[in-house]
Amino acid sequence: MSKLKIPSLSTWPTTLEEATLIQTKLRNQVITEDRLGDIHYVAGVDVGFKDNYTITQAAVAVLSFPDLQLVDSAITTLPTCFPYIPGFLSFREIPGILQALEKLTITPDLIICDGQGIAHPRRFGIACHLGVLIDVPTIGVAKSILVGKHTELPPEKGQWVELKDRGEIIGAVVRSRTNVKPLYVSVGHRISLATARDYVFKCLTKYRLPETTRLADKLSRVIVNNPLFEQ
DNA sequence: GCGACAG
DNA sequence: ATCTTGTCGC
Repeated sequence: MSKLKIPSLSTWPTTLEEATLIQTKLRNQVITEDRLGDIHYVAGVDVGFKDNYTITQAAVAVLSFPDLQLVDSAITTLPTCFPYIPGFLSFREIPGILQALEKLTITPDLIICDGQGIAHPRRFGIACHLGVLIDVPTIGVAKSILVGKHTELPPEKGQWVELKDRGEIIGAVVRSRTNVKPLYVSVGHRISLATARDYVFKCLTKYRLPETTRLADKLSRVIVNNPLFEQ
């Protein structure tokens, strides 16, 4: 087993009121400065759904860094416990992600999440929530915007511009491939925006998405039985 | 009140 | 997120 300390979710919100309280309380624990050590393993996490969204399948892919080779992975299945509501994605996806992380053998030094970090209406997207819960550096990499605006982004791979909201720089709009829709990178926990951007670029190969999320996404779609004795 | 709205 | 085949372009 890995050295990750996975908290028990005996209590999980049911209403938006409870969820909002949790977000506004935990947002103060987010660290937006670099508090990471050497990065040897980077993980990607993602979730998919089955049976008309009633079943959540979460997956984690751990890659060696910087060579980006798959060295560990985990898939888990569980009942979906929260609806998708913009601004509250973490309450739908984190239970499964934690369950998948528990099954890892290798401890990731950095986790890249599918969704926003600080680039959130209350500055507490899924990457922040996961990072604070397990106290691991996290980065949010989303495929579309939740909040914020930005100037035009040049079409060449490597270009980026700031994502701003209410006078704050909340993330970076990144061109991960020439002539392809950009990625929205934001701080999750224990990392600065510049460093987060840096790691996202280092995790890119020839596709729009970082290898971490590509592999996690692939695993979240794998068809598996759900033998209870394995979870 | 009218849109916008991660996955 | 998910439903879905071939097809256009680098």
